[in-house]
Amino acid sequence: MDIHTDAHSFSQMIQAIPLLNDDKPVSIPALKASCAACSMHQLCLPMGLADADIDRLDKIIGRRRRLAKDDALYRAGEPFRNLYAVRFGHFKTYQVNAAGEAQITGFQMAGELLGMDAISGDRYRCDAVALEDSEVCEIPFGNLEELFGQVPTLLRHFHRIMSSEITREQNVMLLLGNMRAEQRFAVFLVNKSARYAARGYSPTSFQLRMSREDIGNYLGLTIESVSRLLSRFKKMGLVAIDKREVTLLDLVRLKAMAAGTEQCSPMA
Amino acid sequence: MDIHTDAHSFSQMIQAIPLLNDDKPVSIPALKASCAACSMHQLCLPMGLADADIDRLDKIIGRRRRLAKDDALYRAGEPFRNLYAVRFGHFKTYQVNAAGEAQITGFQMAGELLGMDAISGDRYRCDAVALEDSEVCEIPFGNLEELFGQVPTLLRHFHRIMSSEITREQNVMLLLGNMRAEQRFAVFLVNKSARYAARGYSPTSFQLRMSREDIGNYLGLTIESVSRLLSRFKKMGLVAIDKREVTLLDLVRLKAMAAGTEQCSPMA
DNA sequence: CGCGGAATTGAAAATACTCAAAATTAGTGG
DNA sequence: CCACTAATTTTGAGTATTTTCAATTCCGCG
Repeated sequence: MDIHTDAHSFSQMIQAIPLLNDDKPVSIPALKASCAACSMHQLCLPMGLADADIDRLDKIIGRRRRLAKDDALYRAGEPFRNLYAVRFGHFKTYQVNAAGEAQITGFQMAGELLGMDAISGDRYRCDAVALEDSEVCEIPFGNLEELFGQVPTLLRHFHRIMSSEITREQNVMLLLGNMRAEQRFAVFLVNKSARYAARGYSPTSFQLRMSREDIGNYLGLTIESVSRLLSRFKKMGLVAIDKREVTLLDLVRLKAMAAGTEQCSPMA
Repeated sequence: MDIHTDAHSFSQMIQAIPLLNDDKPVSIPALKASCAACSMHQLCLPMGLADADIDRLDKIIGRRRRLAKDDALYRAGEPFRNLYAVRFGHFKTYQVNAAGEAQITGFQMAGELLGMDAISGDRYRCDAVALEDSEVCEIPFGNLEELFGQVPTLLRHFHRIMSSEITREQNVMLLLGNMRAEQRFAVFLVNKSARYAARGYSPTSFQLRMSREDIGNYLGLTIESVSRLLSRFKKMGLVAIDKREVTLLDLVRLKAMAAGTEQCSPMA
C-alpha cells in the first residue's frame, strides 16, 4: 500500500547515483548495463572472461531494472524470458505450495543470479522479491544461449553457476533435514558472514536485510524460535544485535556450532 | 559383508543380458552404450534429439558401468570427470557433514542424471550409492561440453535438466521446511508414484528400493517415525505394504494429503 | 534352526510450536 | 518534527509433534 511512496522516494534517490556507463551514450530510461564497469564482475556471470568476451556479453544484456523494497522482480507462473543478476540490494525467492504457504528458498545478494529454476518449465517457479531498494541486470536467456555457442568460457562458467546453485540447495537440505534450531541459525549467520566477506564487506558486522519471519521461514522455524535463538546467542556473547544490525562477536564458536562440533544449552 | 557375494551373482546375471550395441564391435569388458537403443532415451539426455545428433552423443558416451547393491558410483571428494545416466536400477545420493551425519539429497531412477552438483568444484560433492544392482552410462563431461558447441538442442536440454534439478531440490526444501511428518511421507509416495508412471510402470504398486532408514533420512524423520507413519497409513486404508512392496490404495486422498488439502489424525 | 540386521511398537522426554500479551520499531499524517 | 498507529519483535506459559531409548518382532540368510 505504501510501496508507491517508497518507489517514489527511491526514484529520486536514483537521480543522485552516478551512472557507471561510459563507453557509449546511455539511452534513458532504459539503462544499459556494462559488465566491465560493474563491481561485481569478478563474482558474476562475466567471471574469468577476456575483455573482448565481456563486451559481447554486454551487448546482449538488457536494461537494468530498479526495484523498491517489496517489489517483485518476477512471480511464479510468469513466462520466463530473462535471468537476472543482482547489481546491488538483496532479494528473497520463495515458493508457494497448494495450501498457500510459502517457503523461502534463498536470499540473493550482489553478483548472484536469479531465475535458473525457470529454464526447464519456461515459467518462473517462484516469486523473487526485493528486500530493499535494489538493482538487477536483465539477461535475456535466448540471447545468452546464442552467445554460449561463441564464448565457450561463458558457457562453462554458466554451468558452474548452475551447479553451485544445486550444491547450495543440497546444503540447505542438509540444514533442514538434520540440524537442530541453534545449528541452523549458526549456519545462517556464518553463511551470511562468508558471503559478505567475499564481497569485501566485514565478515563480523552486517545488516540482516530480511525480517525475523523471513529468517524463520527459510530455516524451517517459527518467528518466535528465531527471536529466542537470537536472545540466547546474545546472552552467550556470540552476537550483538541492534534492530537488524548484527555483530558476530565469536565467529570461531559460531563456526564450530555451524559445523556441529560445539553446541550450546537447550532453549531453556 | 555379503556385498561380494551379491556382486558375484550379479556379474553372472550380467552375462545373460543381451548387448544392445550393434553399430560397431563391442570391446569387452568396456561396454559401450547406445542411446538410440536405450529405453530411456525419451527421458534422458538425448530427449528430443534428431537421430544424427543421437549418434554424435553416442560416440562420446563412455563405457557402461554396472554396480551391485551398495556399491558406490562415486564418492565425495573424488575428482569429477563424468556425469552418469541411470540405465536401470536405483541410486541414492547423500552428503556428509562435518559431524559425520549423512543427509540423503535424492533417490535416482532410470533416465535420471547424476553428478551435476560436481561441475562447479571439479570434485563430487556427495556419495552416490546403488540401492540395488544397477547400470549407468558414463558421460565424460569434457566431451559433452565439446558436443554442446555442435548440438545446440543438446545444450538446451542439458540446461533444462539442470534447471529441473534445482526445482526438484526447491520442492524438497519446501517439504523439509514446512510440512508435518505425514504430509512429507504422502509427498514421498505420490512422487514415487508419478515417476514410475512416467516410466510406464504402475503408479499404484511398486517396490521401495530404499530402507526405512533411508526414507527417514531423506524426509528429515527418524526411522521410527517412518515406521509409525506407515502403520498409520495402513490402518487408514491408504496403502498396503508387504516388506518393501507398496500398493497405494487411495491415491486421491494421498494426493490431497501431499497437497496439504487433507490431513489425518495425529500420531496417536 | 539360529543368528543378525531391519522394522515395529511402546513409553518417556525434548525440541520447537501455538497462543497470548507486552514491548519495541517503523511508518503516517498532522 | 512529533505523535499516533500499525507492524514487527520479544517474552512467557502451556502444548504437541517428533525424538529418544528400549524392547520385541519379523525376515532373510547361512
